[in-house]
Amino acid sequence: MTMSVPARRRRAPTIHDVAREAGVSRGTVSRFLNGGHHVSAVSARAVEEAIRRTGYVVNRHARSLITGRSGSAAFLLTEPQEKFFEDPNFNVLLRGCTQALAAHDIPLLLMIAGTREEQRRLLRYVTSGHVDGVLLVSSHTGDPVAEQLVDAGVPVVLCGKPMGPGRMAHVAADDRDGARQMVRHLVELGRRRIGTVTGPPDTPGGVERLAGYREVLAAAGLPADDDLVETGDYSREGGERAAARLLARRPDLDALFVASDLMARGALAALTAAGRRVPQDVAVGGFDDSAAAVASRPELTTIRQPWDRISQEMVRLLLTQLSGEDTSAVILPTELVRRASA
Amino acid sequence: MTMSVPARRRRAPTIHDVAREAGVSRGTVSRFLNGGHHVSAVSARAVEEAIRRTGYVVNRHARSLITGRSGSAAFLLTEPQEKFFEDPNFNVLLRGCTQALAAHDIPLLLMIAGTREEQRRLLRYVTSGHVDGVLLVSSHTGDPVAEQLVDAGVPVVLCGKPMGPGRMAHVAADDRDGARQMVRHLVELGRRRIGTVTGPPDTPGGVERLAGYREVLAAAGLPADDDLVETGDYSREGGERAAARLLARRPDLDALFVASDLMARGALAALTAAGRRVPQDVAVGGFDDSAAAVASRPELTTIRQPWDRISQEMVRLLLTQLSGEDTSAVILPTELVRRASA
DNA sequence: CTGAAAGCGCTTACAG
DNA sequence: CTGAAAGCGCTTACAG
Repeated sequence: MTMSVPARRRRAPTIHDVAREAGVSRGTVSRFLNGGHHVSAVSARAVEEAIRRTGYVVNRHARSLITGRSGSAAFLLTEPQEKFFEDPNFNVLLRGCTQALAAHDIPLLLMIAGTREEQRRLLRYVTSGHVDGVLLVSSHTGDPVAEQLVDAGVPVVLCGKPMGPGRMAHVAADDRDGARQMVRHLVELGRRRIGTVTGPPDTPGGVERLAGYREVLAAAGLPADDDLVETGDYSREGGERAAARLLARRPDLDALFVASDLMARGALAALTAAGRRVPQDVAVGGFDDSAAAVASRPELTTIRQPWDRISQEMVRLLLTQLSGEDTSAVILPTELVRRASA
Repeated sequence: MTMSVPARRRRAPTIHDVAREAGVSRGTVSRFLNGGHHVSAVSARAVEEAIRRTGYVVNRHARSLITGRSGSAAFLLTEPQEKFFEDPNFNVLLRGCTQALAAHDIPLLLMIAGTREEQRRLLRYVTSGHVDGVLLVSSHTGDPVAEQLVDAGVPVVLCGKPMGPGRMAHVAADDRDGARQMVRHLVELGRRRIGTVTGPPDTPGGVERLAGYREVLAAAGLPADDDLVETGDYSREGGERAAARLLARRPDLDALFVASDLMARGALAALTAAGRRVPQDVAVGGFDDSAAAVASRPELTTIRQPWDRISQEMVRLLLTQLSGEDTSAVILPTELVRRASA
């Protein structure tokens, strides 16, 4: 079936071949390649032709050696791989970042470094110049990797608010206000005994969403007893267990604010198992507006995180840093999405 | 909190600095770096010291420019991202390959190219030398990307048997024999009306596992009517729908061989919804022995794919190709794992 | 075992 | 606008 011998790469054409073919100098070819400034229309056309005829592709190693740039960026996850696979938000974020960078012709490498050993390798890899910058995603912050990268002079943009000291470039949704919107909605529904399943206390989402919940209850003059609060781990199972504990302690609950859609699905299972109807007996609000929200039965009322804009802003901040400027932070608004569960 | 000004990268130390510091030539330093052959113990020690003192790290762009090697490999997925996230097998495979390559100090880049546009970019990226070889995963074969990479002279190893013509290096589990083992098991359980949910007909698993099923039924003298066969798409939902159709058509089914664990979980849901008990009324066998198998209720009897060995072999074949040798294929045995569902 | 030298393919001031 | 030239940091025969 194979018609021709596969074209084993012989000597690949270089800029020199193109120059000879086009009848110009290598300098001119290079200038054409790098934006075409100071190249006459005639030369440009000749070079263009020559590139096509020779099948020339730039040797990125040679280019990188001079420019000190690799021309690519990393999407780094400093969590165990499972996390990544389970959470639908990562999916959306990764796709968004890939597309935003593609518009600048910068490929995005996905790197996962959950273990210490992987993180050591990663650091070596990045600092040895394979990548110009890093988009870092990890829910648990105070992440040592972030610090180490920044210390090594690598441009880094975080997804989510950093919890440690020091200012790091980051993009995040307004967690606290999102929580406020949701709990306010539950209150307006007439609910009075509103529990919450939070994220881990060492994550910004865990802290901020709980704070927003408390603010609204206080403002509404509703009880915010500690036994209305349970901690989850952003996993579906964790949400189910947390909701079950809550329900055992407070069978009189009439609403539940769950700090992620995935956990909310778990909570739904716990409620169903306990014979509660949603939303009639217990109204349930999630957070994220991820794929999990619409896959759920009933569909989840939730808080939309603007993932598209988050990824766009992350890329923008990274590019800014690459061009040598200092960057700061961007906080994006969240929005209540009403569906069936509350 | 920050004690010192972050060490902004000034001029990084080069091999030249190390040579001067160690009192040897750059050639000697380079030889030390590349295996230490033809370097006296004394020189070696001096270089070692100098490297530590200067904090030297090799500039990989310069090295790559000469060797023509990037020193890294890609784990490429030519499917929509969702696929990747849903299927627990990918997770295991990715981790296995990463570790096997790490032992050779080769970082693995995860690249996802589901759309045509992404595949174009990818091809440019890989052929421009960013990566020395590709581990390619895609269930639907006859994948044009694989052919294109091979044509461009890029070392490629496939996971799974290629369906197209031409010989491509690949590693796969023995799908057909796995199916035989499972169906034989169902027959030995005394089941006589055994249905199957297959994978897509354009995937090797879809074809081979169905073939194994048919072989055993024929050998056992059992009916293998077409109405006992439904096609799934390897997703949980697909499995659920397929099983429901099967059940509607053949309410007398007493066993079901489902070509993936994920689909088997869907099938379980369909059976439960139809009021069937598993395994009493209908015995269910899966395929993969993925995380889904033990997460399921009841736990799935299934066919174990040796993912660890598969990833090890994929890496071995890739390294072989990188060293210039031709490679062929490796087929690994599968194994029946008995749990509760059959 | 080791140094001097050539060269990998490209970019970028520097003169014109 | 354009060419000649220097140089990025490394590896690798080639002589010794």
